[in-house]
Amino acid sequence: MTTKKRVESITDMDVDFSKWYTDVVLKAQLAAYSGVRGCMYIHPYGTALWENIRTELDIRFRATGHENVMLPMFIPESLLQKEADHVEGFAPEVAWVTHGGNEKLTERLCVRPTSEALFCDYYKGVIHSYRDLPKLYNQWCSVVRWEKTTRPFLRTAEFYWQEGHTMHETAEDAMEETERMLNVYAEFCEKVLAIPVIKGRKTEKEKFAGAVATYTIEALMHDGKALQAGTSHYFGDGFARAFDITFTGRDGTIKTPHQTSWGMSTRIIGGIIMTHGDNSGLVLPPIVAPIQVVIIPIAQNKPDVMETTEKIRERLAKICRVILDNDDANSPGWKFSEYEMKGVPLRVECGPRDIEKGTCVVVRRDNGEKITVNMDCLEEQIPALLQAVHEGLFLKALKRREETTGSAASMSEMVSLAADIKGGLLKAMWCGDEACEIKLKEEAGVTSRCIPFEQMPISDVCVCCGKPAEQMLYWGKAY
RNA sequence: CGGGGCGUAGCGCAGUUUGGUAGCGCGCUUGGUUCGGGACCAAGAGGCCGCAGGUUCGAAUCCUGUCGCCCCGACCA
Repeated sequence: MTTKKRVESITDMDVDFSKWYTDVVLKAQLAAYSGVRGCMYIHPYGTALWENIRTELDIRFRATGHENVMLPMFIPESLLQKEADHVEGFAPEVAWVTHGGNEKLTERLCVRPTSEALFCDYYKGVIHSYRDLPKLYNQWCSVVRWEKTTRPFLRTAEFYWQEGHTMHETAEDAMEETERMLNVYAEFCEKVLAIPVIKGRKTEKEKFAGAVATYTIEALMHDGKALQAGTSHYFGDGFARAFDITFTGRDGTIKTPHQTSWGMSTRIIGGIIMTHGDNSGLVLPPIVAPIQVVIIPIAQNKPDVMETTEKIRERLAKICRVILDNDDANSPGWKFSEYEMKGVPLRVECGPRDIEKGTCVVVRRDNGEKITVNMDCLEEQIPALLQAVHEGLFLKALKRREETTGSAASMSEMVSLAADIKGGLLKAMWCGDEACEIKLKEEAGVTSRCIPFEQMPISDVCVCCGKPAEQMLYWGKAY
């Protein structure tokens, strides 16, 4: 008598969403905890996912005229302090380097939490004339923020990202850039990651430290919380003045350039997990999935099965990222679960029965559908099915967001709707007064997510104070 | 920063109340049989019980200190 082997399972997301999330990160082999609090070891699979995201974004950055640069990871304290709001916003979560070897530094160095100060210092030296503008630079790097509470990908002490920093001749140009990059992010999320997003502006309270205006794309997660998936900031000339950056204009007078910055981080991986994942694990959008198709041979002791699956692999390798798992240490059933956990969009099964009929079985990760495909049609069918998975994921996520978005006309309605943890986003009118924003946080536990570009007024008075209101905001609980 | 939980084999845990020299499951290695939803048999390797002190003939177990991790809050662009 033997005890049945216990399946290594993932906590059900309805039982404990946080545990589910952590299980997926660890068991899908994305990342592991390191010995340093809040810092991760990112496995090859997680790294490959980030690299694919990075490649897709980089293509879009270059297509809009941007160039990559690399700036130092250390910021002298005096440099960080040049812009008051900025330093005030970041000081509490900065890591400091105080020694070089055994010697104490004369000025301590901040490990970059973001690189506005460095870019400004850099731009000061390279911008002299209107002919030098615009400067459209981007940097891929990691930054450090000493967060008190950390979670893999969502909030880590060290995280990887890109930060675009641009300088423009006029405020209009800079505003245009801010919007352009927000649109790049939104298009990327929807077309590449299959994550529907809401574009809008942050309130004064929620905006970036030092910015004139912060724009955001907000996505809804499986547990009803919102995630800021990307941001784009308009700085005006505040930083440029603080750092004394000037150029000679077309009319020969000294002018100050206008600036933007925009970023997307490994946090988006958390967004992918919480948008598409299910109780069997990760579900990856096909365009960035490190493995798009896994081929699993059935009955590996049969030479014709091994030959056929290898031939399928060779054919598919020309059109997608494919692997053949012919490791005979694991059963087919084990492999099914394994690759479901890792979120591989398509699985191709091929065994003796298929070979007899000249077919194979393709299984979709997004909905579990099994499709019998003629062996000769793989080159047409696989790309079409990858596309179908992408669309399926996007529509499912969009439907869920629409079904869980509510609107509140009164404070009591706001409180009761917000109390439902699965409630998703809430639409409500706002007068523009920060006091109302604070009150909504205190009484309903929600923060303003964004002032959407697409306005749909639901009344003409503020949900909180009852005074006239023109703006409709999305409210919710946020990551 | 407040509340809670946990550090024993790679992972998950038992053993701690009542001190006696470490065990289970999974995984791993080797050989064989299997293979259409986490297969099975056999043999094997693997641990200064988080760290530092103390009590004791003897400490995973008792005492003191310390470090770290996880969860929930608060905080956070």
